[in-house]
Amino acid sequence: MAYWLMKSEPDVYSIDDLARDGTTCWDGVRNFQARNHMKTMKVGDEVLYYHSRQTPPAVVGRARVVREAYPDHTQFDASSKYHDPRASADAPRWFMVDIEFVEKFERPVPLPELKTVPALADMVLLNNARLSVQPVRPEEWRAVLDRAR
DNA sequence: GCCAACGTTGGC
DNA sequence: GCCAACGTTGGC
Repeated sequence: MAYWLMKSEPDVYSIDDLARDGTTCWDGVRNFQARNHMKTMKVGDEVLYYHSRQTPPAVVGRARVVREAYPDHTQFDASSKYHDPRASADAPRWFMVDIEFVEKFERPVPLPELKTVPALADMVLLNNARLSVQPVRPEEWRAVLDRAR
């Protein structure tokens, strides 16, 4: 089983939205690296849910992969801001997974705190600020969870 | 709201 | 295939 971190802007889709919905499809990813990470996800993989663009940004909960990569429908929708004219049903360019809500942390772990943890020094989040879907090492996952409780 | 960092596009 | 220009992300 693998571990991941997925970012969302809370005013677009927050952990509370996910808790309410139960499951959601992770549409709108338009970055090749992030897409490729989603293509390698397996059912049961663990996800850290991160809120970006809030003060401070923080890991706020957990989710789990419940459906593996399939074409992101918004790429075919001309009225969507995620529409991609280069994509076709035969040759989709963008994929998404479904995730389900697992837990909202009583104690979110803010970014400034993550930066102080030696075990997290190599975490992708702290070294490639732009990537919205990223792998997490098992020991990093453990270290984050330890601080959320 | 600013702006640095970085990914993508497209001209050559 | 290089790289400048451009657009977007996301911390502050």
